[in-house]
Amino acid sequence: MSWTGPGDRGRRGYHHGNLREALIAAALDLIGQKGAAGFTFAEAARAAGVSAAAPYRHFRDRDDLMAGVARLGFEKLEAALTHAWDEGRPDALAAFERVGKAYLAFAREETASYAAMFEAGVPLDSHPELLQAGERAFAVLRHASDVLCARLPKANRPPSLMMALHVWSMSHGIASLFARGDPARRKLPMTAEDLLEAGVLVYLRGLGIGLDDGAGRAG
Amino acid sequence: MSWTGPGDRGRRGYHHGNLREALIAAALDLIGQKGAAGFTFAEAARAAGVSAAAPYRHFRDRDDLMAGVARLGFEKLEAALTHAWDEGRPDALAAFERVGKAYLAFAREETASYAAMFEAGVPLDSHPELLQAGERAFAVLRHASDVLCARLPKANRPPSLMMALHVWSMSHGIASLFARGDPARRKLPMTAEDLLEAGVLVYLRGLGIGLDDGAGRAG
DNA sequence: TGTACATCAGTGAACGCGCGTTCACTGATGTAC
DNA sequence: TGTACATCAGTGAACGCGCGTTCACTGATGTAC
Repeated sequence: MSWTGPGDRGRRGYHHGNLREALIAAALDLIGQKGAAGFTFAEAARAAGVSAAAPYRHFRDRDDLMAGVARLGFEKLEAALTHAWDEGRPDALAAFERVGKAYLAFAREETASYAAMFEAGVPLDSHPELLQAGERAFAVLRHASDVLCARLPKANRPPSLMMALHVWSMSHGIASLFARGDPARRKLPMTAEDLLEAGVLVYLRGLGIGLDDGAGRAG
Repeated sequence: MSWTGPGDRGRRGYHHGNLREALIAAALDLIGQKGAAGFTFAEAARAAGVSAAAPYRHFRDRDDLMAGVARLGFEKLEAALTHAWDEGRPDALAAFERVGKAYLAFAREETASYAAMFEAGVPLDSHPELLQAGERAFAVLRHASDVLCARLPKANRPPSLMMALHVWSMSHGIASLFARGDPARRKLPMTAEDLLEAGVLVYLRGLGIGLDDGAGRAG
């Protein structure tokens, strides 16, 4: 990895080359070590091997850098969920469960990104591009819900937006409370993944989407 | 309210009287204004009308004060949930839904407490009394789940701990994503309360607990 | 009831530190001709 | 191909500021006798 250092073509001396990316990577690293509260603009600059004034060429202030970190996080999350969904293969239900697990895996492995995205308190109204990145990630889940719902008879088909919101909420709740890497989390008598899988299955059964009704396995 | 000022018997000059509580209240106030990251030990002291050295008589450091704030928050949450449950009156299902709404109301109204409890990153292993306070609050939900489960026939009775964890996770997820007062939250096409109520009803139906099976309304 | 004393909970001055931010500057890069 | 120049992305010194923390201290309180 050369993110925090010079680019592939080597440090070019005076000009860093890709300082913006390096600062984001440095911030991510610091957040991972000390939490979202415990990183400073100056420290990120130092970690990127650059003077304290340099970041101002790329970010308005600390919040702006945090927003950059969060945005990248949403993009990574979107990619992870898309990959997990895998166009609904081999069947919609299995793929749906995989999406949930990918969410937990992201929270566990990309702790720093996750903190920047959900706990750093970046105001969404002053960073609209961040909101949009979040919505693109949500859209993956939304689409998966659509596919699952579409297989139910029209009469008792639930609104797929609601379903997506419920599943996102449960996933996010479990991730926040139990699946984080840091010591502020609670212990569970089971894995977070099992808890989520069971919860989603119960929820889907409540909607009328079960293992045996042909809706899931028909794909 | 005289929390941030002198006690009921008036400021006694040299001795504050209840500085510990005043510092917690001041911290709560500052967190409410600037978020969990944006308050300092010194500022809390100033807000409590006391020198910067005084807090050290009551708290080891900033984290210790934050833990005090969070602990008080869990105690308030426990009280709110207990009040909402109201011993399962008039029936368990209605009371259960009320508990969920009380959780959201708490997140919305006690934004500062909520942030200290869940987003400040206080390490639970160095503050066991905080963990315990959290567990006492959870126990209310746990008990409510017990009561609901007990009304199902033994054969298909779900584990009430699992049920409580699922409902807590969904409540917390919705609260974190949508029901907070600050501008970092997303907009919803419905109220957070409606979203949670619908989600819990679907979930309970998935467990076999419905409006019409006599389990809820039998109380 | 009065006095002496231990303890407690504050003061306020002092310190070093690192942060955020500005500023004139300068080295590197790209391009027009 | 060479030169002049505009632009870009850095430097590094400087500044004021507020924070965390320590220290000897002192005013208030409670209590033993």
